[in-house]
Amino acid sequence: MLKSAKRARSAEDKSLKRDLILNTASQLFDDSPDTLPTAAAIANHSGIAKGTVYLYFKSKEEIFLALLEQHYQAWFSDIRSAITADKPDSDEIINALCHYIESQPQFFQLASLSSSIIEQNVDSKILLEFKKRLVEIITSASKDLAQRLDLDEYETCAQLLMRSYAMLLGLWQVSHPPEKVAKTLDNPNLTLIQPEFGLEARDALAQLWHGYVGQKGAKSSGRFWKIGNLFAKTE
Amino acid sequence: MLKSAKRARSAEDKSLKRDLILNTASQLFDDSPDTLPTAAAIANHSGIAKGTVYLYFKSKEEIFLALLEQHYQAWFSDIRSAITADKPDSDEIINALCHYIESQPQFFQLASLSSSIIEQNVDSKILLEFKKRLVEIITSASKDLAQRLDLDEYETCAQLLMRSYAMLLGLWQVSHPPEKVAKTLDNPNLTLIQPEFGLEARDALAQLWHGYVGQKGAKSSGRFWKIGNLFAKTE
Amino acid sequence: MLKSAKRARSAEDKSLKRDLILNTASQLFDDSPDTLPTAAAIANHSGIAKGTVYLYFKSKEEIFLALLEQHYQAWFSDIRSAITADKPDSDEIINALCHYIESQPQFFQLASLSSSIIEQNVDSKILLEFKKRLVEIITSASKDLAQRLDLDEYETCAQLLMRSYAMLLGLWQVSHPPEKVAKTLDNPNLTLIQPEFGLEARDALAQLWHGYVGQKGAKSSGRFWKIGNLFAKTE
Amino acid sequence: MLKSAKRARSAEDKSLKRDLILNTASQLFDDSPDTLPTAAAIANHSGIAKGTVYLYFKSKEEIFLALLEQHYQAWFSDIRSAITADKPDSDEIINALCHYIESQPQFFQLASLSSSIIEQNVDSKILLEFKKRLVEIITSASKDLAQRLDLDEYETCAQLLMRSYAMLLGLWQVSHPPEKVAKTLDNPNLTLIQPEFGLEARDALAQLWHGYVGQKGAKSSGRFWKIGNLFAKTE
DNA sequence: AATGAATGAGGATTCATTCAT
DNA sequence: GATGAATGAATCCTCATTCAT
Repeated sequence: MLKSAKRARSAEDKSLKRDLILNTASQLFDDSPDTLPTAAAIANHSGIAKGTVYLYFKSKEEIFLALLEQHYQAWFSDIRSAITADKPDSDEIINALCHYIESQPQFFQLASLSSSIIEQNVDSKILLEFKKRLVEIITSASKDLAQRLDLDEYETCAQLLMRSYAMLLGLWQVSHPPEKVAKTLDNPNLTLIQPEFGLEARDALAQLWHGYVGQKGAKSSGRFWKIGNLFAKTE
Repeated sequence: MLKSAKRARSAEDKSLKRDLILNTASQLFDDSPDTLPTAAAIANHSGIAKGTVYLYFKSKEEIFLALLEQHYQAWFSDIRSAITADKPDSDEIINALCHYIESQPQFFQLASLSSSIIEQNVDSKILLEFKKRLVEIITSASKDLAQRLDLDEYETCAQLLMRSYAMLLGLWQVSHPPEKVAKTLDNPNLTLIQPEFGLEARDALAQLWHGYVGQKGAKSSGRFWKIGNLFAKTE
Repeated sequence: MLKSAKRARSAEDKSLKRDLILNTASQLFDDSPDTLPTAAAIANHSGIAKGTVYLYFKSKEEIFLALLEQHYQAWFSDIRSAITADKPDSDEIINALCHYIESQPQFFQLASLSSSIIEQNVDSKILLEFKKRLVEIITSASKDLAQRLDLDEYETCAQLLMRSYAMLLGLWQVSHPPEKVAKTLDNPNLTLIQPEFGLEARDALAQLWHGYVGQKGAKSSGRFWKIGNLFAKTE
Repeated sequence: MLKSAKRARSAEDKSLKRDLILNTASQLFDDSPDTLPTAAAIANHSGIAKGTVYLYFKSKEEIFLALLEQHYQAWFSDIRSAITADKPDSDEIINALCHYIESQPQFFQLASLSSSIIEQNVDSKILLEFKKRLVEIITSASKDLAQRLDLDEYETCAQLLMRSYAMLLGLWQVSHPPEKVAKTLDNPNLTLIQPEFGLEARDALAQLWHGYVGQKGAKSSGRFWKIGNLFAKTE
């Protein structure tokens, strides 16, 4: 419960306070990842008044949309790093795709609530802007990938990334039941429908990307495509 | 708002009332697919009392879990039909995978609420049983598929199906924003992150399955694998 | 804080519980007549749960609309008694008009909040029904009056009653400042704009009714119209 | 949304800014006449800061009390003009009483909120001063009227004016339901309790004034009292 | 004088579920 | 079996006002 005594007059101060709210919301959500924390809790744990929260965000859900966007940005940053690394291969990119999600479980926890809860309560205008920014990020990463693969058009790369995201999101939801029932379901018979996310994700992505290259042809260097190997490992 | 005054004495009567509740819940959910209808609404529109609903289901969410299970069963029934058809090929199976989802949008609408809302409020024991039955269904379908592909082990087929499900679930969520914002987001710039589900799903699955065969080798007859063609069409 | 243990199954029981809520609301409003009591307070002091209040009334304001209607009914009941009394004269009717308001200050306290607060938050349909019933009550009283005055048409009587109501409502608001400032304003210089309601009301009504008879002619017996005398008294 | 950056150094500047606030408040209230606009809205639309509003008015309601006072002043100015006109008669005065109210619906919209909302939140001292000034205005007008009627004492004239005000205020509230329900109530059966204000007001005032002259005798010239005629017209 | 960030009290209503009848 | 009256937890956001800058 931090106490930020002075008022945020400057743009920088404001940005700091905004971050304070975001950080508090992030922590509280981590504490109980199945529901969004209440506005009151966020205010209290931030050491500010409830009303103040609404000076920085128009609704509670907007806070978590902002949090989600931070994750998207960080995620794609990692992805682009992997793509534009010195001599990347598909394994490394797939690894980048999975690693951030694993190390920041909050990301997909939020993403899973996104369509059912968060987007419901966010102003359409805000949401539209959010999605436009998302498109840009994805487009940029896709272009990087296209360049790496020596492709003229980036559209199929964008598709590949979106499908990878969809696959990961689906796998996450399949493999992460609500915490309160997680124990009960920790049943060996259920590994099929409740796989260990990290392994399954890598393997599934490898398969998907393998399909991509199979269809797109061998235009790109064989050195890039290591996805077959990865698949082999888990077999 | 039906009025069924008589009591459900026999087992059949009970089953009928249970179905009545399920059907009512189904209709109401179709009417506003972004939230589960209230218990009161379900009771009213069924022509029964609120308390009666709880004689047949322990919680509201259990109703929708049952509904969801019906969908899973119907879906896998279709899938198995496609697999065990006279001379199936991958396109037909992929088509089966997609067709039911498209014709019964309620299915994935529910599935999307499953982890975030439904499973949260269902008794662990019930949920466990539900999931076990699910495993069986998937296993059976997987075995069918393995047999069709002339494989000794069905596990990778089960994985393939699960991954297909995950992919479809992710794509559904990506391509179906909450109704109230759907119009605002009907923006050509957003097609990347809001693709037309039917096309994208078929294409993505083809890719995934292509990857599968690529990795698993050509043990199965070449006639089965038409997925390359399908991909080619949309290219 | 009454405790009504059993459930209201019968219509009579329900009516009793409804009355309980109304009575509690009435008392609480008397305690602080400048604002409507909260729904929580009404529930607590009734010894019932908040939700129960909403089983009997769709909104808080509806409670007070019901209370207001009771007053209208009682008021017009008194008025009609005065009109149809053995040998009524105008003074007695005017007295009836004023007496109830004086003895039940809550009536006009509510009436004064009616247009600004209560009607704002009541469902249009409910409000319409309420007003229709009001029209009927007024019409009936008007017909009584017309009969007493030996008039063929009751419309001008209805008008007279409505104008009497309007006058009384206006005078009430003028003479009853919010409690918290009543003391400060208890100033001899302000008697003009803050007259003693009872006296002023009788006098003003006498004047209005005097104008009525002056315009409508002497069709009715001179014995009825004593309003001149009344006026003379306060002069 | 004007932008007046400079400070209000001189008394004139201050007065100008006060007027700016009043005008903005007036416009905003016209836009949604059932509730007082928020302090934030007034500030924004005035192009000044919220805090600045409170340099000129101690509370939001004080703004509207000031607005109301302006209306009272303008109204009585019109009334006195009518009274002191060359050869006024009662019809003309009654017309003056009604005309301003009709052309400035904001006046009585505010007056109707006065006792229930505005006076509640105004400092007692301010309110007292306000009311004293009101008394003076009314007194002056009353004296004008007494003079015109050749009466020695103005008190009964003051009473007549106050009663006229009360009647008009009551009629206004009766005939002006909250906007959001106005349509629903636009029902021919309700004309009795929802008369057209302008017609009803003139007629009712004529009746009241008729009663006045009936009681006060014919001291004043017959030429003044045309109210009988007016009534006849609408009969 | 002016600003505008911060405050925090304040309140109606919904709805899943239970249990007395 | 059926009912439906009763429960009461749960929570967001607005907005008048203040006061540090």
